[in-house]
Amino acid sequence: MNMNVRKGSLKHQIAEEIRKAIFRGDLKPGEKVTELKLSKDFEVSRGPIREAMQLLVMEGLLVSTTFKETKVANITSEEANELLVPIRINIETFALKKGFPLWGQQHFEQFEEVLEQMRRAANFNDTPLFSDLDMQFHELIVRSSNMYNVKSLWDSVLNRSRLLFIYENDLPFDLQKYTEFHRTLLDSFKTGDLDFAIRTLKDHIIQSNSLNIEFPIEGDK
Amino acid sequence: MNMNVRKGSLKHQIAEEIRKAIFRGDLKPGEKVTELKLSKDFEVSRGPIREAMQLLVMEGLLVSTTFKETKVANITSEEANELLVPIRINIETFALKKGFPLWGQQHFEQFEEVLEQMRRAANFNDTPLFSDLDMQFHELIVRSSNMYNVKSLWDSVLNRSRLLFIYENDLPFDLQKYTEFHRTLLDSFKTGDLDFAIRTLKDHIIQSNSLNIEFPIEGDK
DNA sequence: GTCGTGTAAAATGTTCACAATCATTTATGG
DNA sequence: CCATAAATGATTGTGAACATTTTACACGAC
Repeated sequence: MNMNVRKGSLKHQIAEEIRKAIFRGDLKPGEKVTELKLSKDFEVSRGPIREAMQLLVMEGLLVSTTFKETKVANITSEEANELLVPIRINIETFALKKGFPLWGQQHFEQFEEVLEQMRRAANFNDTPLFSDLDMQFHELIVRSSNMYNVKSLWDSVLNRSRLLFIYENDLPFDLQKYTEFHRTLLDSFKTGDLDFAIRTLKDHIIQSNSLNIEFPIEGDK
Repeated sequence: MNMNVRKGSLKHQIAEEIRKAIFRGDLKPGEKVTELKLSKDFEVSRGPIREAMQLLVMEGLLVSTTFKETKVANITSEEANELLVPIRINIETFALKKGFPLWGQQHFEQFEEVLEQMRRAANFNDTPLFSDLDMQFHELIVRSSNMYNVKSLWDSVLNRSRLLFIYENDLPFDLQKYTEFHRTLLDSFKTGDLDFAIRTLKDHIIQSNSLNIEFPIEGDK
């Protein structure tokens, strides 16, 4: 187990590593995952591995069948666009409503910091990193609500959504454009107008999620 | 471990028992739950208990602090009404859209069966049982979509919602009225008009969830 | 050649033993 | 008597062995 930082328990560290492996594409949707292999890879016993895997099952990143097997999950663009995106909008606008009035100088600096890193990642065309930063940006909104259920549900929804973006790492994402989207969003926050911020956030999420659909998707009507 | 039926692995059976204990009010929100006590109660080792508890943590029914303690979760009516209800509507209407066209005679019979049991539970004024049947009714909608993510997310959202109803078991719930709500909903399904069914479902969820709010809630504007 | 059966191997489920951590109590010094 | 530190107990985290279930494959019957 060669993890530089020690944050939280083993199962959380391992769960995070597996998440990364999935989003990097090292583990592909449908691929079988066994406890033994992971426990050898990470050099820890099966206990924490099992619990980490169970976390990911609940998050929707793995699918398991009792006594049979556990595989990396898959998601259809139908589920992502018609189910997950609307839920994401619910959660994030709710969080925005609750957190917005409390934001101060410090909070806006955190947004700017993430945005700056996005700009750098965009220049290096580092899509995986950019994807993480995108998530961090929205996490700042979600966490500001200070409500456990909000964060917990959001994690689950967002991780599932991200499954859709795995294979497309080599597609020509326009990261500059994505960065601009976040710039616009942050500017709307800075006006101090909550209703305007909410409308912009909705548009932003819809825009961001339809960016990678420039061609007709199978099964769409 | 005195469980009559053997369905699934121990952790799932135990998780279900703990869920019931919470919704029955045997375990109250804020109450501390330890692995050792549960493992003695259920007469199994701590392994499956840990995993069952982790399931419930992800569902939002328990809250755990690393190396410290695990307690039964709590929820505010604010979160329930402004966050969970809208998400529930998203999920169930999506499921309805996907499943509705496939429903046949058999599916409607299942609805009728649950409805009949609700009538009986209402006559006996058995609120906990009624609550279970309410869930079963909506689960029929959710499952008919045949999508894993839908069921998984819905479970999580619904369990959290139900936390709000625990203390109020002794309040005068009008179970007859609830039964009628479901009758009306089922009738709307039987018209075969999807849009009408969706509208009725939305109203039904809103109605059902505001029934127990007959007085102004703190913090509401 | 195909089907079924039985056995071995692999994977998961369960248990128990031990380590690490936190909260509380108990000494100990001022 | 109070404050601080060491010791204790309770609880959770981790590792390793055992039990159960599934899967794969070889073997033999038809």
